[in-house]
Amino acid sequence: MTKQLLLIDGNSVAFRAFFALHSQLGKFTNKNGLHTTAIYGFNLMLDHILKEVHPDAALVAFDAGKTTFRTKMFDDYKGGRDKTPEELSEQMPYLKELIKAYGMHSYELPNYEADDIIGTLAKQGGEQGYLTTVVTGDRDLTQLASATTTVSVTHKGVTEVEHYTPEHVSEKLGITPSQIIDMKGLMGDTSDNYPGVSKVGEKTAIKLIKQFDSIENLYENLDELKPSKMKEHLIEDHDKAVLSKQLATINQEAPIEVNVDEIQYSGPQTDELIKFYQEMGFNSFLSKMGGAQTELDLSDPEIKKIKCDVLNKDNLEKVNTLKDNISFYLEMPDENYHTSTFAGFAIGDGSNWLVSRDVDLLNESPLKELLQSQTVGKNVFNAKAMQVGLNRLGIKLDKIDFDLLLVSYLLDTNDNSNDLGELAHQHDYFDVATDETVYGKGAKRAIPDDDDLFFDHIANKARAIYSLKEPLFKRLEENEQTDLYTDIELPLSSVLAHMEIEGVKVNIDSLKNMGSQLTERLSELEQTIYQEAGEEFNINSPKQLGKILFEEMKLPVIKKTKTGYSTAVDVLEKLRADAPIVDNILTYRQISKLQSTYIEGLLKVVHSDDQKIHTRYLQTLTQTGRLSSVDPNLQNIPIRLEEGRKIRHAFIPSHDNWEIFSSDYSQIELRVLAHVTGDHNLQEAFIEGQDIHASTARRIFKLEPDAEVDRNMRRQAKAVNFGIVYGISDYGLSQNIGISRKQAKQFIQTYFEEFPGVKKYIDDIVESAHKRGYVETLTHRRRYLPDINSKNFNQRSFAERTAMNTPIQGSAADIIKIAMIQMESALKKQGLKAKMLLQIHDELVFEAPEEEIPVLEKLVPKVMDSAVSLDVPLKVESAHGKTWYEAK
DNA sequence: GTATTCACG
DNA sequence: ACGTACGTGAATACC
Repeated sequence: MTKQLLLIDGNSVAFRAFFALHSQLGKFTNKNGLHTTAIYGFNLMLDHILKEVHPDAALVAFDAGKTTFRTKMFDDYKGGRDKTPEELSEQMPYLKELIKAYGMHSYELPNYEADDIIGTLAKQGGEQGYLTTVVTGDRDLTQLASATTTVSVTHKGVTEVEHYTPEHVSEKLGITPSQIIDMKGLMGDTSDNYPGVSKVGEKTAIKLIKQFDSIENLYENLDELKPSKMKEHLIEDHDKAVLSKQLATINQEAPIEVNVDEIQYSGPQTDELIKFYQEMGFNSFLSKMGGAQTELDLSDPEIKKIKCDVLNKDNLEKVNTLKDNISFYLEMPDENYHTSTFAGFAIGDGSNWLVSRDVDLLNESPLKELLQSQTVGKNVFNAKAMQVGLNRLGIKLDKIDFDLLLVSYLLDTNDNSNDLGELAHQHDYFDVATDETVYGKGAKRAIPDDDDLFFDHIANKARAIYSLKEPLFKRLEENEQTDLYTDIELPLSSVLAHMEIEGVKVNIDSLKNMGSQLTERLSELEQTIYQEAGEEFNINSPKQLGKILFEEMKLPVIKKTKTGYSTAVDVLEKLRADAPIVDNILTYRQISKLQSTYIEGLLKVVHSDDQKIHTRYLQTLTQTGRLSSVDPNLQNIPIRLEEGRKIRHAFIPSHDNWEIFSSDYSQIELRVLAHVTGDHNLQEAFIEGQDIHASTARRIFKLEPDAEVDRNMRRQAKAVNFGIVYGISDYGLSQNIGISRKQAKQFIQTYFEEFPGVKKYIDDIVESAHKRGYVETLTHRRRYLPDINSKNFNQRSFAERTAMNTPIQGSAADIIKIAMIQMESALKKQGLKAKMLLQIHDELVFEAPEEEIPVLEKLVPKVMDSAVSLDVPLKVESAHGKTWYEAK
């Protein structure tokens, strides 16, 4: 066997690991508050690489300090770099401990960089018959690739590596490893801050090196190049090119004081490693070590056996032995808990677990009393589902303490699975399986007949809820999110449960009437379109439609999708003038959307027993804290176009002589923006009660404070206001209002001059997101942004826009949630019959007896206004009528 | 299951 | 030069 040498670029890998896990920075700390992202990531990388390479010798090289022989050659080498974040540098001493526990040597050498140590050792190794693997995050080290050296460059995170052999280098770049320094010499390096030849980037550099082999040869044969700007730059920057090549060249003759014989590797020192993991709080690595002894066991770790008793009518007194702090789980196999069957339940207190398939037992004493008790705390998974499910059995679940689903969502909106098992695993709790492994998936999914299997699974679920309560509550506290959970999300789950259970009444006949009218119009339009096209085709198929429009009728192609021509509205709008068929297609689309989604879709979900629609609000889905609505979605019922708006005629009160009453926040997101930015001018506009879009128009068009604003200016200003909330880009704004990018850029610049507070806020929030990896709303709702430090421009830009938008959209969501909770208790306190039915992001819809309408007109706006106190007033507008349509 | 389109805030 | 507006859900076609 050939001997193996492993050389790791310590700084570079630690840096990569740090930024790869940057979005998790808040979550990766040990008990002393030390950040552990880089250490954790480095450990992942080590484990990964040691699976591939079994080294006989290993060393991790570090940079010794800022000054090296390169800074002597060029003062500004690596100048202008941001200081290493404190959160990373504090990890370095511990990283070296980890390396030591792994049984590896660390080494650094004054005046030299880690690269040079690695280069020198790789060369030595090669001479002594070693095969060398270099691990780094820096692609420049690929110059070391050779017959005996492979350079593994970490890719996305730290465990994905790309192996550079000489063949791979030439495949990727078209040049040999030794020519990389020539390439770097010509193109320079912005991160190391050396210049190269101006206007020469990677592409040009490679072209030149392919032609001339090296910088030296290039300059000897410059005559071969035709006169060009590039040639002038080459002549002009000759010295820079030569210097940059020197800087890029790794020194393989560094005066290191170690040699390969002294860095022999014989595996990790288990005891020290365990101690280290304990200190760092790396439980997952610890548990892996336990498994490492029995290496052959690749199956799922055995779930710790649970002992549970099966309940029946005759042994219900067992429930009396349960103590406070109860975990309860009701299994509803269908997603829709309004209609799902009940498969069984589990209940327990941490030591005793009781299970049954017979949910009627829940209505028996003492189980029912326990569930309805206002003093015995219950822990669940999905409080809202439990409340709705139990309500169907005639039980009012009370005193919920802990909701595993809700708390997990608040801790990290990114991993919001609806499966208890999956979620538990994410929290490093493994004594419960996922539903998929026990119930199967797709058509095969079913509750098992085998009692042992089923009872164990649901008892495990109840136990998982119990076990995760303390650690997750602790993390809420660390994130300052306890109030958000206790005062907002948990009470809200009950409010939402009540709204869902109440449901909204639908006039089925009215829907059906509209449906038949639409059917008629559709068939007329269909005939016209077929005539205009000269053939029959499926108008709903973008593929077939594209063929007709762009191939047969030869209309100009405006936009393409991945799979063919785009036929989206904005494209068709532009083709309107070219052919009458386009207009008809647009109308057809609009009508058929109404027909299929709203008429047929809604009719499908009306409950036959009460002629009502019971939507489900998803409380743990969105990344911003908003709700979403499914089965059906009642948050996107048409309103903008009159034809669609008519659908709202079908939403009616559930009693005679009642009305629909609706209140919405006016401009809530812009008001939140004014509050969080503290921008004086924006705040002033709201405090003075101005038309905000007109006011913005006066500022960005530099009009007098009392000047008239024409419709077009107001429209453009409105788009700018929206743009600011969305995390503006000149391109997005230009597309939205059909102006050039340059004009859009000018608008944005003027906006920022006029609203400097907004500008500062945006800069600050983006910077803070880069640093902390997450952003927060008014109530400390948190959203992690894993891509905020991505190298990919698109991903990073998207994350930056999200960083601006989420605190705004999310705080608005916080506010209406608070209002909803206060609203429900206000209705109750005042003894009103009015019911809150729907929430549409900034709007609340109620039904109420006619005589209560005057009360609501005062009460609802009052509660909504005063939900929070901001530096600008909130404004609420109300309307009411016989149907939702008339409540406008 | 993925892509496209379109309804809402 | 890159190539984007923020957050959702449902219907349909097509693989």
